[in-house]
Amino acid sequence: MRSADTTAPYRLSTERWTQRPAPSVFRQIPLFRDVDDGTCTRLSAISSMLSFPEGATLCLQGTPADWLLVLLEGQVALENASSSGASAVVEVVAAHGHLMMSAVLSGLPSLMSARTVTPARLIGIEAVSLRAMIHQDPSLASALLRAEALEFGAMVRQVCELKLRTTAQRLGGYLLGLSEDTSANTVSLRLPFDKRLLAARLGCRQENLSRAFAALRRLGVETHGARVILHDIASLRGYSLPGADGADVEAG
Amino acid sequence: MRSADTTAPYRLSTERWTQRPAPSVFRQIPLFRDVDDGTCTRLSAISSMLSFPEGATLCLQGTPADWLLVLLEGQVALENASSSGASAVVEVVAAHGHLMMSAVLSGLPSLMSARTVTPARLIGIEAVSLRAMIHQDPSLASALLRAEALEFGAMVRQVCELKLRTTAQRLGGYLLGLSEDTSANTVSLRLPFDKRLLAARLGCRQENLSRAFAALRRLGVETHGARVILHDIASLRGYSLPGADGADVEAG
DNA sequence: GTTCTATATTGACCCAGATCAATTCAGGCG
DNA sequence: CGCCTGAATTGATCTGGGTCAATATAGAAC
Repeated sequence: MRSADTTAPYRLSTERWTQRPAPSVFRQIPLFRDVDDGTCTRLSAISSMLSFPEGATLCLQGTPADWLLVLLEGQVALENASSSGASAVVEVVAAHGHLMMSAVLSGLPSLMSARTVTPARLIGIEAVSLRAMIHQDPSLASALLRAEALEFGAMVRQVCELKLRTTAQRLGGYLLGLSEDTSANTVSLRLPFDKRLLAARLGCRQENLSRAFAALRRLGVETHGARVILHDIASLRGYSLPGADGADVEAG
Repeated sequence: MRSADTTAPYRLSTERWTQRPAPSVFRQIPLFRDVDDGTCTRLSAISSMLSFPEGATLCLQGTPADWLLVLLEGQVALENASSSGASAVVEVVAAHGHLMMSAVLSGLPSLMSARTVTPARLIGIEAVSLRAMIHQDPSLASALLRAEALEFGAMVRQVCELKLRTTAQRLGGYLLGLSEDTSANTVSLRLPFDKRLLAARLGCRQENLSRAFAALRRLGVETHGARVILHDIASLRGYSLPGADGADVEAG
């Protein structure tokens, strides 16, 4: 039951937001790792806990974002619809990630819709209050500046991949990113979501993703449904990240 | 004489930076439009005026950025080299734009090199001092947060274009962005740089850019070298931005 | 103006990726 | 266990874009 349209699009409404997250919860989130205790308390006061079913639309492209969302559980796809049918999946956010940051901080209408692809539990932080809070809380401002820089870097990396790497290479890079385990040369992992969604995220058709997986087979990539085993990370890395000079990791 | 390698890569060094920009200069820059007078003065104290010839490397990919650069005159290309020869041009910054913001704010090594494609005059703001200044200057923090959000939005838009539009469509969108004049249906403009650089920016080969221009000819796009005339903006928009729902403009 | 050179265009060809259609497969259910 | 349904794979074919090579053109120098 993975069809998005079984569930009517949810719109965030204040009434649903009753429970406030404990201040300590914020400290768990990478975004707020370095903020003060006082900041966490004040954040808590302008936040709410939310739960949504699969297929819920948390923010609609073209509308301003009223909340900065922090994902505690589940996955949310950020997609840009061209209104000519086709839509591009820009990112799939996993637990501990955040959504709608740039729209909240710029105050401009969001470029992307956010749609849950699994049931999701998240914290919503009121945009207006957050923007006001930034003005008197340097530690918060710094945290957000850093987070924005990282998000920007992720987009830059994606632009570069799209401009000069093939689908199979991008898939390889994505799988390597999923493993994160640099020590061993063999890693077993599970795709976090649909291959259809993965194809959209990588910027290709589902059929071509299949062919890309097939192409990676010769590089020690074994697939059984959503289960994937990378038998030769070294050569996969050589193929997917051509001449990535050591410092190919997280950067701004 | 447009070859980058006639000029040996410049490295920023403190000695070259003697003259400080007047505080009022900052107010001219969109980035700092809304900051306080005091902020401008303090910014001036940690900044320097610079000039560089064409082909100078202002920041090298993989190294931390020591300066936030604000471009006053000229153009700077931001490019990501795959070290396997190919390199992607992520953006070409024009006057009043800024460079290296995300690297400065994250403190991480830059993902892109910055190279002047014309002689350039710019303001350099010391990264370390700037980061310190943010902690006690909310108006500065807000300005930077907004600027980062806009940069992020530009990258998101580029990702979407690469994922679902053809080269000719992207070129059309780029030309429409250059004109900015929505009133008339005919606009004459001049390409701000090389077609080679434009091709790299759009993510295609030079040959294909030619073909894209040829394809746009039927849509009223006339070219004489760097001079371009858009005779039918309406239909060009219809072709390039398929179903872009009104709010296709600047967004976060 | 003429010449010269770097740049842009065009053509022929090939590969990556899209599309359409046909199976095959995985996993939930009876 | 076998059935059944949505998902994934595979194949055939077509288009967009890359590559290589041959012109043509624009601008600068003369």
